[in-house]
Parts: sequence; C-alpha cells; structure tokens
Amino acid sequence: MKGLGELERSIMDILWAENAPLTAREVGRMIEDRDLAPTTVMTVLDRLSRKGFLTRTRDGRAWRYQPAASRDAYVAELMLEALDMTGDRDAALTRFAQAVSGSEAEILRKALTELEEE
Amino acid sequence: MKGLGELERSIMDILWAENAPLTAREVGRMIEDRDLAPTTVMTVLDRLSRKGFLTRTRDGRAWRYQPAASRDAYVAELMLEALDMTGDRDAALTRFAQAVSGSEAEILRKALTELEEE
DNA sequence: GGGGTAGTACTACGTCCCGTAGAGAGGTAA
DNA sequence: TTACCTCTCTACGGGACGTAGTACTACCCC
Repeated sequence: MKGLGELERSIMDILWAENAPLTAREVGRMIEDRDLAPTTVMTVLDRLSRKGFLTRTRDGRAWRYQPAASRDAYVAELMLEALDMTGDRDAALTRFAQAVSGSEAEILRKALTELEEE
Repeated sequence: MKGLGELERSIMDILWAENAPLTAREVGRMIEDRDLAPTTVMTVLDRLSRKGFLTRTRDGRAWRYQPAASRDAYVAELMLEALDMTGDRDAALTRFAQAVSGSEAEILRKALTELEEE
C-alpha cells in the first residue's frame, strides 16, 4: 500500500468523516482554510482514486468520491504493514503492547477476548 | 519520524541483524548482491545517522555505525504512529486485534497480561 | 618515501512522489 | 450567447532517495 501525502490525508479525513460521497466542489468547500484552486482538489481526488483509496461514481457531469475502506481499516493495515517489516513479529508485538497506554491496552484486551470467544 | 527508502531499509536490516557497530566498508561487503559503489553506502549511512536512525563513533579514521534503536522499537513506533492517525483509536485497535493472526493474538494477549500483573 | 588503499566530506544528477495549478473542451443555465 | 461548472490533460517546483564521482587526507608496504 502506498502512503499518503499531507493534502491527500486531509482530503481523506474529510471523506472519512462524511458518510455521503462528496463531489470535488464539496470537498473543496470544506478545506477553504487552505485556499486551493478547484483543480488542485480534483487532481488529488483523482490521484487518490487511482491509488485505490477512493471509489467514484457519476452524478451528472460530476464525480462523487467516497473512501474505498474505512479509516480504521486503513490504520489497521498500516499497523500490519509495519509489523511485516520486522523479522521477529513477536518481539515487536510485545513491545507494542507495552507501549500502548493503559486504557488502550484495555481495549486491545477486550477485543482479543471477544475474538477468543468466537 | 521519517520513513525509510528501500536501500536505507536494507542497510538498517544489516545493522539491526548485527550486534556490533559496523564500518561503511563492512556494510558494503554485506550487500554485495547490489554491487554498489562504496561512496553510495557511505552516503546512505550518513543520511541515516543524520535522520537519527544510526549513531556513529570513531574507529581510527573510520566511523562505526550502529542503530539508535532496536528494530522492534522502530516497528512499534511505526505502529503507534499509524494509530495516531485515526480519530477513533479504539476502533482502529479493535480492528487491528481482529486482523492479527491467531498465534499473534496469543502473543499480544500474553504481553498484555504481563503488563497487568506489574 | 612514494604509490596504492582506505576513508572522509562535499557535491551532483536522475527519478519519483506530491502539492499546486493552468489550459482546453464540453455541457448548462440564464 | 455568455458565463459558469466540471472534467481531463499537462506541467512545474521541491524534497526524498538511489546512486556515484571528486578531491583530500592518512596509513601501510616495499
């Protein structure tokens, strides 16, 4: 999986936060703080769909974009990818477990317990 | 934290695998499959230490390089960094827990249990 | 002590990714 | 018709990275 640039991530964040598929114009209106040219937004949306992060469907002449996967799925995949980098997955996982904060350790524990029960 | 390129990662892998600090020449001899110029190896080692991945100490006229952190620590940090990207850490963690394989879930569980006991 | 060798620092070039955007074409509405 | 919206295509500049040459210094062997 390829990574995301800063603007790409901002745009993904907008689309992840929204439930409905958005047009380039709509996305552009939601980043107004950056004062980007409309074509800039379009270009980035296009690149993101080319990279597989977005799917798009026609709406009249415009495209509507929406994330191909949830942010959680993306984050989990990034984490797995990092994990794949190591020769010793167990050591890395152990270290990771030690590094998460207490409340998060709790979340993990719960998720793992539920897994076990299935 | 910045990411690593492909050659950079190969070189980090060599240094992570080795216990002793290595010189550029020694590293170069261990990547012979790629037939790199000696200066290439030096340049990359230099960049890696500039980025904080390596520390180096003098050995005569040569530098000896060694990782600033273990690979496990690096991987764990990458995972945490991915986790930081999400607004909903719990959801991402849950998904991650579901995504790891059974044996790895076991490792995580154990690590978390040990944490709890401390 | 002079030449090869090893090592360093500095500089450089090509490529790819990404942020950014303009140009041009083709609909659409007033 | 005119103004506008949206698309696609093309492009440029910066930064990271793979790759390496050059120039300089220090050391070893004959």
